Amino acid sequence: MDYLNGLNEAQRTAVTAPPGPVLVLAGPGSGKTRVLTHRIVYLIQELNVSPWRILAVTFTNKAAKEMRHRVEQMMDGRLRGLMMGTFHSTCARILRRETDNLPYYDRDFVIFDTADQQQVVKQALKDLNLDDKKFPPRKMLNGIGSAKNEIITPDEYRATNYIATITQRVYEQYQKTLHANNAMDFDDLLMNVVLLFDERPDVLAKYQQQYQHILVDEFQDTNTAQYAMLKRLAAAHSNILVVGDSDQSVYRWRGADYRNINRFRESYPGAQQILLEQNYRSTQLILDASKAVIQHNHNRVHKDLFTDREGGELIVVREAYNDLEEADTVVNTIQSLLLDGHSPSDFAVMYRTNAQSRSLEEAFVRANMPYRLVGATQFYKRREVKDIIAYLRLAHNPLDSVSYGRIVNTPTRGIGAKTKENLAHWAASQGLTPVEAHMMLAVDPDVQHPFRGRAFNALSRFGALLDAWITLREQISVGELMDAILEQTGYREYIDDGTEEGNDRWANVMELRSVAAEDTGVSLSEFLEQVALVAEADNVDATVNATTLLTLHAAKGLEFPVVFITGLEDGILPHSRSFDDVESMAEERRLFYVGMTRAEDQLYLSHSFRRAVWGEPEVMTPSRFLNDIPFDLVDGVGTGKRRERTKKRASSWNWSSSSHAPARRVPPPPQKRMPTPQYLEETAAPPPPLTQSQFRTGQKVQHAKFGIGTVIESKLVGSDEEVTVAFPETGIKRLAASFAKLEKIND
DNA sequence: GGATCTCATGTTTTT
DNA sequence: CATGAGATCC
Repeated sequence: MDYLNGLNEAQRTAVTAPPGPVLVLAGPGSGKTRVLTHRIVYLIQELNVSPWRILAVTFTNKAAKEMRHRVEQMMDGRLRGLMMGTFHSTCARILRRETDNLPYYDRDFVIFDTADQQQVVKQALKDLNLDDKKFPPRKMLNGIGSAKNEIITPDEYRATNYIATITQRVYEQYQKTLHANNAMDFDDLLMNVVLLFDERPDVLAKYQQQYQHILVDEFQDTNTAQYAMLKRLAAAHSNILVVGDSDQSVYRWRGADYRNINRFRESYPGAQQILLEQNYRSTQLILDASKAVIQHNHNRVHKDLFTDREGGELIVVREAYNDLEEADTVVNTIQSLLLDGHSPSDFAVMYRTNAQSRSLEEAFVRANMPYRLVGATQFYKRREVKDIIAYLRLAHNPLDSVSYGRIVNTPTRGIGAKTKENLAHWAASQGLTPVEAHMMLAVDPDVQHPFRGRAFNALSRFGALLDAWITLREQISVGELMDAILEQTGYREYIDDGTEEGNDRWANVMELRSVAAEDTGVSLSEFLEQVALVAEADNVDATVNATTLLTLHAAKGLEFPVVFITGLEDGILPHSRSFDDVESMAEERRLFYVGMTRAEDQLYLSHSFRRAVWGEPEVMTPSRFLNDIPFDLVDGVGTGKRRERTKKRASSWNWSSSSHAPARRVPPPPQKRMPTPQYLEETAAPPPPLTQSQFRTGQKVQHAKFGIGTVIESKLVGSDEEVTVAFPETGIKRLAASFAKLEKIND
């Protein structure tokens, strides 16, 4: 049988497990995608299950697409109705179909992203007369989001402290606003499905009947709401197979809880449990190193990963002077590996935070090397793209006040703050929405209104445009509607000002236009939904022959022959926000583990001696995780030795001729004056405040005790100068210039 | 009404 | 350092 081809025993057991609850614990690279695809084929071919009776939930749209593709290949495409997608897209589809059974929503509801949510919270705070300084929208949204993840409605929200009482009020108002906008946020998609199922047993029964078999990928990253949804759907038949690995759980901050794996065991005591331990991706050496790292986490299900790929290249650990040098080292390494016959797409460079991509990008550009950046300033978050989507959204759902607020005067068309406010007032007094008010001014010559002259012209002109688009949206394609909007608003003239940036922005608009052109049959509603639910990792285009730059989070589920993980420093990986919480720290470790286990053949780890986290560069400590990799698996020297070498290099750093010399602004920027300490005022003649530092970065200096060293940085503090010097023997010292008696040395 | 500037503010990861 | 809000100027 086709579906058993090339499977090992554990995989076969999983694929052919009898219907019922199945828990597959799958280590990295153990072929879980294979299990899922073969299982689907098995269900269809062997158990005669109709494709439309299967629901498969994946973590990204890309994973869903790939899986569908593989299944199609194995089955010659008899797949009509197979439901495959992310939790969010699955929920959106169910809700879209059930709008008749939903209070507050109709078929045209839109999905609000994080930025939209921010706007809604701000509005809610305003409505409640609350100060957004005292109650930061971000914090409020956190509270609201966690409530929704736990399926707690505003009514059920129990406040246990003062902030929470505020959060409760904001949450309530926030939901009202969303309802008025015919909009849901990401968390609503999940919560509303569960609420619907609970309120309408008949609706639930319908879906239980339809989805006789449920498969879930990346189960360790489900949250309470997602698990609740699965449980309800599976309640009738318990035909649910979940695949997960608690060691790869990295979305706790988003409400994911790997303990759902334990809950699954409790919910289905008879569940068959299958352990996939054979790894088909990495060398034994990479596996051993990864295992050594993850072993430091407690309360794990022990897995004994093994592979046929004995031995393997040693892991290379390097320290760079700073992030620039680190990036250059990565690029240089890639260049030399290219000479050995590698192709650019064999490599991936990973990092903890998006901000770190910058120096890497620059290094690739300098070296003229192809790269592809996943995420960062994501395409759909760009201003111009959001503008155009806002126009489309408003045409689709005129109740969307966030989109309205975004584009009512973008490009500027003479509707300023004052006019906007007047219109809102008038609209409210007439019982109209702002969009309706605009349209009324445009189409009804007899309407009574308080506007005159310029304001009236601007308002009604915009009303005429809105009216036209709303009519057009049913008649023409998304692309054509976009063309009409672009032309009638003069968007190009507005955004493309002839500068390079303007060019780029217009190019992004055109990119969006081509997305709309790709699938012509797509309705406006479908288009907007697709656009709202794209994931970071969805944009990893494997067809381009370029090196991939991505965050560790975005790397989950991917694999590459050669992997670089950069920024292995305490404060970066593990991230500084994780230090005071054991669980967060454990998650940072898992993140590192995920990164390491992406590598097939070679793994390069690097950290920088100095890094500017924000503003001024600081001396960094190598990541604690590096110490957990057994010595004999590493090429090169241990952490201590490495640091010593860097110190030496720091002191002999060739500042003047190196392109890496930090740009020194001339004249030096004005320094903040620190309040003069009391004891200084008592001395007779305080030295005149310094206006310029005496020591430059790179300057060689002589110290009485420490010998010769190199200035790393120097800043003015009060009336003194604080000089940081690297001494080859002693290390880094921070010295006050007035005490240290440093002598400048010319070499 | 709109553009431009300054200042402050706060930064993980993303459906 | 990058974005956003508020003030100021045109």
